Amino acid sequence: MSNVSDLIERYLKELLAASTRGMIEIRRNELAERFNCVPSQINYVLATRFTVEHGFLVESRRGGGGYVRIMQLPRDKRLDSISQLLNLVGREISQQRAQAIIERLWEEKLITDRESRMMRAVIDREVLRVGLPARDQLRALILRAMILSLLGKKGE
Amino acid sequence: MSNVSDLIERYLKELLAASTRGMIEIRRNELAERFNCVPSQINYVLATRFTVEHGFLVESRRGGGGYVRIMQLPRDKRLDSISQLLNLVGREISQQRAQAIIERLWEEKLITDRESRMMRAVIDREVLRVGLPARDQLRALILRAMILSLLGKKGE
DNA sequence: AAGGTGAAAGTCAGTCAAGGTCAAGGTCAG
DNA sequence: CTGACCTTGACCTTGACTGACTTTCACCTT
Repeated sequence: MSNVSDLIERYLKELLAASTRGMIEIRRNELAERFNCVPSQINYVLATRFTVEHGFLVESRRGGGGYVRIMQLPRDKRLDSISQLLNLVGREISQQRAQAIIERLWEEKLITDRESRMMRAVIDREVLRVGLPARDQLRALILRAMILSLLGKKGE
Repeated sequence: MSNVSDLIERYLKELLAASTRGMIEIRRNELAERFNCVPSQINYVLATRFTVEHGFLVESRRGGGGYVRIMQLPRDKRLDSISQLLNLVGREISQQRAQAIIERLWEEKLITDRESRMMRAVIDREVLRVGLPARDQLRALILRAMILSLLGKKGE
């Protein structure tokens, strides 16, 4: 765990944890300077680790006095949260996005460690051995079914 | 007993024995270099001697800063039971037989209620929407992956 | 106002550094 | 001689990181 992206991620999450309203504002160039990296690496970190699937919202503004604002989405009550996640799944979903959703379920304590491991195992492309347009659709069906099962309901 | 694969195997097992947590991390290329072999030979060794049946779990990551992590699974009777079930799954499996296996996992207290519900949800033919020879094979892959995931570690 | 200027942030395709796969061929005990 | 096991390398996928180029905006200047 020693690449720059991970360090930046950790730093931002610490800032967020320390902030009262779950919202921080940074300047991209400053951050880049602090970590001795190019500014666009900040974008990379934001794009890969602070997505909606992960439970974050990122806004920004260019031009003089620009900024990047990162908000942590409120982890609200179970059902809302679950149906929200269900929406994110859609009719097809990539492995990456599925992983992010599972991670979020875990972070919100909606699933256990073991359950998260099981879910991640199932949505793996090595397991879902079918061609590509079909695989993402299949993954969506499966993820959806697993999430629904958390509600104690039968498939869609 | 002096082919390269055996040497690599012995070396890795020594490392594992020396490690405190029964877990080591290596870099594939480095290892290959140390033994003057092509990197893919490492994969061969891992695939043939560090399987779940042998009591190991291997994880890895690609890309810059990648690694291969080898974990030794604690050897208890749960594992025997699990790998036995794993055998029952085979290369393809019907929904009925899959359900029976899940039930057995539950009866043996190897999975929780929720986990069992999740597993049953996923192996449902309504979820696995593909034609019939393929569906049973897919179900086998999925069930297998889920059962295997039960062996994982807490840490991450 | 209109328009220029410079300071932000955004984009995206590309490079590099891993590890993964597979099929073809080699070796060796029986 | 043969089947099981070993070894190899060409090709693939993934993930981190980079930089040239683009877009946007506050603030001047005329």
